[in-house]
Amino acid sequence: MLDMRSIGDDRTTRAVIRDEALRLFAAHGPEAVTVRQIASAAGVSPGLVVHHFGSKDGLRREVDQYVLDVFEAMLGELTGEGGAELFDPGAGASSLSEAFARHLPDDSPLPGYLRRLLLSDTGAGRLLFRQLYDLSRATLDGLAAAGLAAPGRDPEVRAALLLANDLALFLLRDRLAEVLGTDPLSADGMTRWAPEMLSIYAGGLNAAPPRPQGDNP
Amino acid sequence: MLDMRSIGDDRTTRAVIRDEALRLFAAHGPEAVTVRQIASAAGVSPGLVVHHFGSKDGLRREVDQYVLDVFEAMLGELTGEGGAELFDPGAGASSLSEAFARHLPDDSPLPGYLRRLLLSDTGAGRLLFRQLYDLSRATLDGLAAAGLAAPGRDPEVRAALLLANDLALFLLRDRLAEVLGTDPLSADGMTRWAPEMLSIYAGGLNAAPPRPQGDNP
DNA sequence: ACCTGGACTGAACAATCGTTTAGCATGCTG
DNA sequence: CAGCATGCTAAACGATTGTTCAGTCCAGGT
Repeated sequence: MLDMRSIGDDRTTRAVIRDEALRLFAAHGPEAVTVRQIASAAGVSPGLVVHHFGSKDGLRREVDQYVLDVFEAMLGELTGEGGAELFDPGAGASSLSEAFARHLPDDSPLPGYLRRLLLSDTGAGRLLFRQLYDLSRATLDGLAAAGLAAPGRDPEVRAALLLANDLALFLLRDRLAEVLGTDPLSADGMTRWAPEMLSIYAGGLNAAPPRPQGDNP
Repeated sequence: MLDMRSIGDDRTTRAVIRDEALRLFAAHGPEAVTVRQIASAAGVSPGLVVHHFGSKDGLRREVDQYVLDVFEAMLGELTGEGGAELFDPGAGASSLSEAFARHLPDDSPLPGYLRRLLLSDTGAGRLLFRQLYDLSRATLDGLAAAGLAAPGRDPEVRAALLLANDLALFLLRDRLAEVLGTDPLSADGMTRWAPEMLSIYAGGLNAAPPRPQGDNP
């Protein structure tokens, strides 16, 4: 059989379809994307999409699961590094969003897809948020045990609040980039964003700004 | 002509169609809602929808504008009250989201529509976010002038951050309600949420929790 | 009383949707 | 070599989409 795929691409045709669907779903939403668009983007016939995934909804469910798997793998890698990175507000990674964005190429459709998933009112979205919430609670516990943060009067709410603040950066990324002129999840954006966030978390809105390197006290 | 509308409803048929479209768009997204569904919900024929609004997209644009107008009116009312409510973190309204939710009935489709609008990558969404950002900057200026908050090292970013945190409550409302067991925008939810938020803004993550009424110091 | 114009319907339009089917080519297995 | 499963396409299916059209109804102006 002649290989339909261009040389240097070792993905199966099935994987190509899934990846193109992922990209299109992330960009326009699953409901706005047609089977024919996916097939065309993958360079195959519409019938083959259904042949491989049963139906458009079957494809959507498989893409959901795929994204969840990739995300879980990244999460495991992150917490597996000793977890120190997530526990220390002074470390390089100051937020889940940043750590996540930093582990992905700039043009990855995954952030967009995750954004949709988180707000989509589906089982996959609920599961994802629940996992993130559990991680947020564990992180807050870790910070509290290390004396780096108080658990607050209502730790459940505090963990949810920290998670929501973190995800806001993720969900509103495009809008924030518009008004700030910088993508807050890029390397440049983070050097602006992180200090402000850490300053508030360290001492609230009235705290004196942390001195830049070499500043006077 | 016999009045098509049920007694006690003084809206024009055109307004009924717009309202039903608003409700359905907010619930399922404009792309997932058909003209026939809107017409059926409004108790009219599909042709009449097009007759009044030119096209489905014309209807969507008009609903966008309508929501923007309603929102702007509420915003004007809010800042018109002297603005004190928004400037004082200790006052009743501790966030834009809360003030907004409190001015609407519980079953209002407006929050859902605004959520979609903010993330929709349309002109209306961009305009809305820009207005909110301007308000956030003005509020931060006011707080700084009153000595209630420092403008931070990068006031633009700080205002964006405060806005994003505020909107996160709005965007993730359903997800937060799931994990917390309480709608964070309800009256009950706010009594849990606001103190945590204010505590962080007042003194950071390490601050001692503000004493509840009658507590020992 | 006549006319005009707008609200409104029911039926139909072409286009596009997700999906099905028949069939071709290929590679593996007995 | 025959047989069969698999990857895949081209064409067509019925359903549904947004939209159009012809025509009915009724209020208001002259």
